[in-house]
Amino acid sequence: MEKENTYFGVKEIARRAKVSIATVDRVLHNRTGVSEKTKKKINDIIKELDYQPNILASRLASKKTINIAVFIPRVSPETDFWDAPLRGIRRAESEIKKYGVKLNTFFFDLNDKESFHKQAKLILDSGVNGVLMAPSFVEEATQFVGDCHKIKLPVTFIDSNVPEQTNITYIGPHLFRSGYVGAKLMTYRLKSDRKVLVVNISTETDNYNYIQIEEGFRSYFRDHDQANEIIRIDIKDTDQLSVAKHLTKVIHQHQEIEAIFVTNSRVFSVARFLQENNLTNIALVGYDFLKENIDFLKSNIIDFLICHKPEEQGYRGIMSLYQNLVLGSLVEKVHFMPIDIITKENEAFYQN
Amino acid sequence: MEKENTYFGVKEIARRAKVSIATVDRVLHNRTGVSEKTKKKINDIIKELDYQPNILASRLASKKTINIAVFIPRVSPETDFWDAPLRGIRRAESEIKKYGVKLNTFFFDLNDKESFHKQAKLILDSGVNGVLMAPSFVEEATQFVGDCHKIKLPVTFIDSNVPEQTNITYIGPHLFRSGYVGAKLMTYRLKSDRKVLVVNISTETDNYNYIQIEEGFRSYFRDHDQANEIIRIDIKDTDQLSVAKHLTKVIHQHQEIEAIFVTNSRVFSVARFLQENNLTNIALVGYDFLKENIDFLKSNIIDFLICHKPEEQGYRGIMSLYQNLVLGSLVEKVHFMPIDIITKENEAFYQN
DNA sequence: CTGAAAGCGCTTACAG
DNA sequence: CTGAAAGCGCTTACAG
Repeated sequence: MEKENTYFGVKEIARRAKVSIATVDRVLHNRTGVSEKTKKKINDIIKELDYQPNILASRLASKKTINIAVFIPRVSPETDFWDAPLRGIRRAESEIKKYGVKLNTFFFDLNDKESFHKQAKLILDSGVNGVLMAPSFVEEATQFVGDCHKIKLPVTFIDSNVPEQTNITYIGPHLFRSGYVGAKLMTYRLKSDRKVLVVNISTETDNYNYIQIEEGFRSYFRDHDQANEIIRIDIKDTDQLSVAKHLTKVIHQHQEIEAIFVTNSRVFSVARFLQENNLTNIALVGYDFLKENIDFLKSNIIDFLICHKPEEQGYRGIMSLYQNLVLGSLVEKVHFMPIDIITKENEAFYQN
Repeated sequence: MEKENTYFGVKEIARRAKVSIATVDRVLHNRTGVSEKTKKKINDIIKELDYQPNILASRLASKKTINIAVFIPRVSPETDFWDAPLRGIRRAESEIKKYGVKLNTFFFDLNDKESFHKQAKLILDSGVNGVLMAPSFVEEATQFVGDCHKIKLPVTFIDSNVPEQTNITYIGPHLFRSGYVGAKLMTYRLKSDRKVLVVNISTETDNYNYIQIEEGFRSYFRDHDQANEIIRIDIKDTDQLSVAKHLTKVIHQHQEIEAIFVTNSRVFSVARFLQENNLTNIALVGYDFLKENIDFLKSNIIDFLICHKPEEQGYRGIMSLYQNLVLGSLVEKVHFMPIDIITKENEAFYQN
């Protein structure tokens, strides 16, 4: 039951180099104030012994805090989707703050790219040790990750991914598959000669999520030889009035629309429109476990909600950065979340 | 940059209870030799302060080793598939043995259920703190996991999963999807009026893997309205002679067989048969990055190999148990590995 | 039944 | 440029 003592620590290095462990520590951390000669001697011994620091001891002794930047959208009055990841983030924080981990939140406004830029700059100057972020603006996020990479700042994405990013960890849904599932759900209420409407409500309509989700959605129809025509509209102004206006128009143009798929959590505005206009015969599928969405699910306006455990994404995101930073342990490149299907029948038991 | 000292440790508990930290430690670990009175007093304070132990410090101070049982098939002369997970396991071991983690290997024989039983018993009596295993024998594994659960032994599965097991972690492929991918690859060389043969070479033909893989495989054909007839054979004796005999018979019966899918790494014996009988026009898809398989891939007998990074499965399996045991950190219930596609063209660059 | 002291492998002031 | 000493929050003999 005894620990084998085949491992050499700073003590042994110090003994061999005939210096104190403080000097060994200085060399280990590239601190100044060590003569080139002793530095070389110590480095040689470090190599010879293949010294591996004990990170547990290091963390315990260190007074330094590990700072993680949390870089996600601010909860807006329109949708409180981002509440859930934040809850998970806070839960992780409370579990690991005793190990000296501190979170700094940097919120940006989904309707304002400039706010993203500003916060990104703040993060780069803040001296944090890692970043948990939602790459809502693809181009901007890509550039930011590049900047982080230059100063060796590990980055973890949640909620959505960005194509061809190396050196990051992604925790979120397989977006394409998620859209595929959406289409599958859609077909439960779809007749073969009717049209399907894909609605994309977002300031950032070219967002990678939405493109991936829509491709998955369309792909299902192709794979299963569903001949339904798929129409799509982008709604850049996310307020209810704008949504109503766009929907009125498209439904007028295409009388045969029998089902609507909304690519994000704003499905409730479509639901509201359908309710107000008594268009309750149209099937509706969308995203996320928001209170408003659940209400429409209960009143049969929304047929299905898809959800990717946003709270757990936040929790895992922080934990994964913590493990990476503190324990130097394996970095998982991609962790796909489940694609959960929520209906009126099972919503009461859903775990975010 | 300073650590906030809002956390109470054993010292504070001892101060409040007016005892020494040794006594606090005794209570914390339910050790004997503490009067009921002081025990109660200390426990009350622990509750009041909502004391959370610092696991980093605990590990550092402890002389106790964490023992993990590695319960996987022995590498057989027939196939060295299990070499790869073992390599990953050893790599993980060398990374974490400095933190007092020790691995005990318990190999069983894939052709001998009794050997599984024997080793399972040994593990349960060995006092290990966690188990990494391959549930090759479904029923036996299920029972073993039940026994582990009783003594609160965490278990992680690699390579294949077992249905309806709670309280375990699974690290391996999405078997159904893997079969689906296999079918997709198959179709590249398949004409619509020909037959497909599914070959299952294993002592344990009712193994959950194979059933799932085959279901995924068949599912692809259904989803894509491929009308090809799918024939299947089980080969329980895994030697080359037996394989040749079975294949001769089935190919004689069904002249139109144009493609063969082997549900595990033993695809090389089918390849050997095809080569020896000059049946090289038959497409062949199977599993795993074994030297023999790669040779047949190079000589165009095997068209595709599917691989699920077995080495990484072993590595991750150990690391996940370590994190669970040492750090009490999040237990991930399922981690799906990638379904890698290996061809003659890319095999040289494959990372197991 | 209880406590004082040493120690795990590091880091951090502080002194020189 | 270098070292002695205290300390991180625990665990472990050992002594009484």
